[in-house]
Amino acid sequence: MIALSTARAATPAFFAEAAAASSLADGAAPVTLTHHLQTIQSYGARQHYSRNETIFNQGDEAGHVYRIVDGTVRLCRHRPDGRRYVVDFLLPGDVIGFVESPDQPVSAEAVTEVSLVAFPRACFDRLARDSAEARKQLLCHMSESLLSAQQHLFVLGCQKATERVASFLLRLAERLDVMSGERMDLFMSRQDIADHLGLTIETISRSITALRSGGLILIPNAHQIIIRDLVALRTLAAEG
Amino acid sequence: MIALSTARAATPAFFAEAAAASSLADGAAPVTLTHHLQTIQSYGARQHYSRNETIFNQGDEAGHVYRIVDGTVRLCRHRPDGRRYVVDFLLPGDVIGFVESPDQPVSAEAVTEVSLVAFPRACFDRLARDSAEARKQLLCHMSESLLSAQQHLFVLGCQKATERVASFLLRLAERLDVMSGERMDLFMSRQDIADHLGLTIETISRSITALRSGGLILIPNAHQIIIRDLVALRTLAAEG
DNA sequence: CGAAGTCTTGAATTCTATCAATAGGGGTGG
DNA sequence: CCACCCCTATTGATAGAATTCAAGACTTCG
Repeated sequence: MIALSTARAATPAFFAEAAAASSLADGAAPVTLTHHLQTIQSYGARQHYSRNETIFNQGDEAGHVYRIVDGTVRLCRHRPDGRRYVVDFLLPGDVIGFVESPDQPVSAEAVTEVSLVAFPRACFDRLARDSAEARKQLLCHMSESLLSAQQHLFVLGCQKATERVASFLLRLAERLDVMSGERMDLFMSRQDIADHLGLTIETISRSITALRSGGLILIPNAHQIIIRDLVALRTLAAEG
Repeated sequence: MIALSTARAATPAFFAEAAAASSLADGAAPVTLTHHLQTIQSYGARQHYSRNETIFNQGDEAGHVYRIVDGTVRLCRHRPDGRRYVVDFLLPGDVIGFVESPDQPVSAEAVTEVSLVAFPRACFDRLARDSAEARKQLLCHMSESLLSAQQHLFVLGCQKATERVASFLLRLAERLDVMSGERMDLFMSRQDIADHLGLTIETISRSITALRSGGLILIPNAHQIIIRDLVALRTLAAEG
């Protein structure tokens, strides 16, 4: 029942939007869902959460749409038996809960200090109702999410431990706009990464060590990495 | 960048839509994307494909939206090194390629004999532009796809081989509306299932054997199964 | 009826998880 | 400001699960 396709062209713009708050000035079309949300900025309530605080729980009524201003959020599914799956990490500029829905299908938790803007569902719906452009961006955004999920399905379905870690680091670097050779912060814990990649914390640790030993990355400290050999890393990840 | 939520209420209707061609008569609201497509049925071209025939390839221009009338389709990503990932299987009533996109992010291949209706992208877009209701259904449909993908991420990320197979069988039974005790056709090959669940063909075979040995299912033949102990199967799948 | 392809089953190998212990880092309180 | 403690990460050894390699059985189709 899946079926999809994607607005690939929208990807770069979406990734870049966190930085381009002023937007619209720099050439191409970085108009995204986030920009449309800014037109209703005044209706949004600024909220702050501290580390590991819950923003909303799976099953909660989905009364708001959130735009992350600062910090990192993890979306996860918790299970009765304690198992947890981290669906994705969200970064500044990302939007959560953008679909008509009676309740939240996942929980959202602050990985770091987080500040975000919460828009009442009604405002969001009104925006979508009144603006064809906003609607289009909403569809693009959902396509992005779907493509992203499918890409990750491939990672979980086909790749080995070290390949998964390589894919994870590459995607994170892309989203954070961190260049090869620059330090990249890993705000999430090894456990978070493990639950996102379907591995254990020990395997994550060993994979990272293996990448370091192979000279693909540098590790100034446990929560920063530097991509040293981008080509080799990409070959490993081999995103087909 | 994920973020999502879902129109859970839309699920049953969507699953049921394949059967409810006349629809709209039976009480609740089985109005879905498919029904809206039927309003532009006359613009669609009926097409037929035989087993293993390609409907479109990854990277092809996305010029059409397809509604499956009969048969089973697999969406997959092929990789240079031969690895393949089956994103999902599509059944009668399902819609493919419903998002603004320059090209197809996955390939679509006929698992069985397939007949479908192909709508020009422009017709589909016009429908979405002119009908608020159709737009809403489109969003619900995408939400469904996204939730489905996320559910599957959980399966690949957290579950063991036998649990994955149990989840797969349960979801298939639900979608095909096959009751416990009834025969269910498995149109796809073990290899298809393996590539969908991130396992090997041998492991699929062993898992199915294990489920049979445990009395959870019966296997009249290699391409049919009967769910014998629904509760135990659900416990195994443990979809949290 | 025979052949090709698919599925099942078995044995050995490989990868990851699990169990266990140590090391490192950050925060708190003295 | 430093020492201590707790939490997190790393590393090692072992066990377990799935893959791989290999062979045989069953279907299906010509």
